[in-house]
Order: sequence, then C-alpha cells, then structure tokens
Amino acid sequence: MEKRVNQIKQQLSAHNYKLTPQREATVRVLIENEEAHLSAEDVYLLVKEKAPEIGLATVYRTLELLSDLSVIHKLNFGDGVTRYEFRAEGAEHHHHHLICLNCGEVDEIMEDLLTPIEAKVEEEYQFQIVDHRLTFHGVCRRCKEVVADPKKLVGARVT
Amino acid sequence: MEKRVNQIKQQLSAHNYKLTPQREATVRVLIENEEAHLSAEDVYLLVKEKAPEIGLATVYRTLELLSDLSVIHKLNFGDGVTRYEFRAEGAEHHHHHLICLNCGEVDEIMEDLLTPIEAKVEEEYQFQIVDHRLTFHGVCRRCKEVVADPKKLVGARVT
DNA sequence: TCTTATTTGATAGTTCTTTTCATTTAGTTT
DNA sequence: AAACTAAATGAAAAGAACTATCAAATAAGA
Ligand SMILES: [Zn+2]
Ligand SMILES: [Zn+2]
Ligand SMILES: [Zn+2]
Ligand SMILES: [Zn+2]
Repeated sequence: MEKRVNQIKQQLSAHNYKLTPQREATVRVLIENEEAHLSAEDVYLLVKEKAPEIGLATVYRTLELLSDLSVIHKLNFGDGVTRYEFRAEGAEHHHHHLICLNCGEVDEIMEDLLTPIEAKVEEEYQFQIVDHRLTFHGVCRRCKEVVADPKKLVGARVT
Repeated sequence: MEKRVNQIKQQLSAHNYKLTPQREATVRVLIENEEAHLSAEDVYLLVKEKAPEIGLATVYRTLELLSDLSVIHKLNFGDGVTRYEFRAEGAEHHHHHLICLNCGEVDEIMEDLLTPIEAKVEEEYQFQIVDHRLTFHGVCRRCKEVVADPKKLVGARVT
C-alpha cells in the first residue's frame, strides 16, 4: 500500500504534480477499492470519510489527472456514469469485464485473452494497438437458474 | 432499403408500435448512415433536413425504442455521448471497433473474432454470453507516420 | 361520429461533469 | 523570515446530454 502510494507520488512529480493531501486520500480510496469500479460520486463519498473538507470538483480533477497519467482506468458500463479503477501494476492492457444483464453485477477476467487476436488485427488492419476494452454482456453464474430467456434481456442497457 | 424499412415496420407492429412518419424518417437516416456512429444530436439534425418539424425528444424516444427492439445498437466511445448504429441484418453479435487515439476516427472490424474466446469464457467463468463489446484503441493506418510514441496517447479519452 | 389510446413537440427538469474564481497552500527568491 | 509566484482547492455557477411532463395532434376502435 505505502509502496504503491509512493510509486504514484513519483509518477506525479515526474510530471510536475504534487501529491497533495486530497490527492493522496483519493489515491488511497482507489487502492483500497481496487476491484469496485467506483464512480466519481462513490469516490467522493469514500474520501469524505477520511477528509471531510474535500470538494467534489477536486475529486473529478484528481481522477482526470490520474487517468491522464494512466494510474487509473476510465470505464463505462452504460449506466450513465464514468467509473474508475486502479490499473494493475505493470499491466500493459486492461482486463476484461463480465456484466450481468440480470443483476448488474460486474465480474473480472484478469487474464488477457486478446493477445492472439491483437496480432491478427495489427497485421490485417494495419492498426497499432495501444489498449483495448472487452466486455461480455450476459447472465452471470449466480443468475443462471433465474433467467429463462437471456436473449430477452438484450436491449437498452447495453452500450 | 424499402425492404429494411418494411422489416422494421413489422418488428414495431409485432410489439404494438406504429411506424409513424417521424419514426420512419429516423429509421431512414439510420440506414443511410449505417457506418457513421451517429449521436442523438447527429440523427436529429439529419432527420430535420427531411422532416423539419420533428422534435429532439422524439428522436431520443425513437432511438430508445429501436434499441429496445435490438434494431439498433447503443455505443459508447468515451466522448460523453451515446452513439447509435444499425444492427446488421441477422447479426447475432456486435462487430468490433478500432478507435484512433490520434485522429478520433472509428473503423470497423466486421468479422467476429471472439467466437473461440467466448467458448472459453462461458466454460471457465460459467457466464452465459448474450452480446459483447470489443474496442481497440491505438493508431490507425492513416496516422501511423505522424505518431512517434503511441503510448503517450493513452489516457483521458479512453474509457 | 364519438371515444379511447398512442404519439408528438415544446419545455422544464435531472443528472453528471466542467468551468470559474476567489482563497489557500506550497515552493522560491530575496 | 517576509515577499513573491505558481499550483491547487472548494463552492458555486455553468454546461451538456438526456429524461419527464403535459397539452395538443394523430390514429384506431366502437
Ligand atoms: Zn447476475
Ligand atoms: Zn475491472
Ligand atoms: Zn488516426
Ligand atoms: Zn460500428
């Protein structure tokens, strides 16, 4: 934890930014909730518990800054809010997500399944890949018994 | 074209909706701009050329309706607006997108590259896949010479 | 034709996010 | 240490995208 905070401190100062108390509190919340896919509002409320004086605008600014520095990732699951998650240390690429159309839960696929496909795409489309986003929409293991016709679930919420 | 409009008319009436002049004008714009990834505002402006009396709210309503019926797909490329595109006839799954971090252009991968991966995911994670979204972010063939360090481009715009 | 339900356009309202700006904080220079 | 300069913050206003409301128009059914 301390190690990671320090690492981010380095990354910030390498770009002439300071790790202010507000930024540090925000970073700690993000690390503590690594697998939570928090919205800016979520982060704001969690940071407030530690540093009640922080403003929402600062949280937005910090998230944008950390995103620019690739410390965190921006996500969009089609529910109208941007979500943020810590970028795993040394992770070249983003991991994948399983979104349940029935209960809304988001599970993670931590292994990178796209490497062979990316080689093909780079070759065939002459496109130099930097990152990717892969999301599967369907029925999670917990909802399998409940859902009769999964096809019926498709529609509005999928983006 | 007429054939496709008619097909949608069927789909609508199958769910007790009518193909009103406003809805028809919207559908035609969507078909005519099949590979354009239009925002609601884009659609609105294009429909206005044909039917100037249409209201923005009606366009939003129609897009939502067509999305619910899986006639079109909602997309999100992380630029703050929902985009819409016609669902290819009989296409089970959504196609893939190549987004250039330099020029913002969006290219299409029409073949479905994910079939083998989906089999693995369904098996390994006990997740029943209904649809997917796959986007590659990087440098398009047109920008390849211009961009020195593609890694530098990663950041804010990617969601 | 009369009745009823659907659809529409205009507009007000919401929600999420960004901008503005005066104040605070943190370095730097004298 | 005091004065100066730039960066960062919080509160509040503004902006953008989308949704809800509601009276009027349109269409379908009796
Ligand atoms: Zn579920
Ligand atoms: Zn995740
Ligand atoms: Zn390009
Ligand atoms: Zn497309």
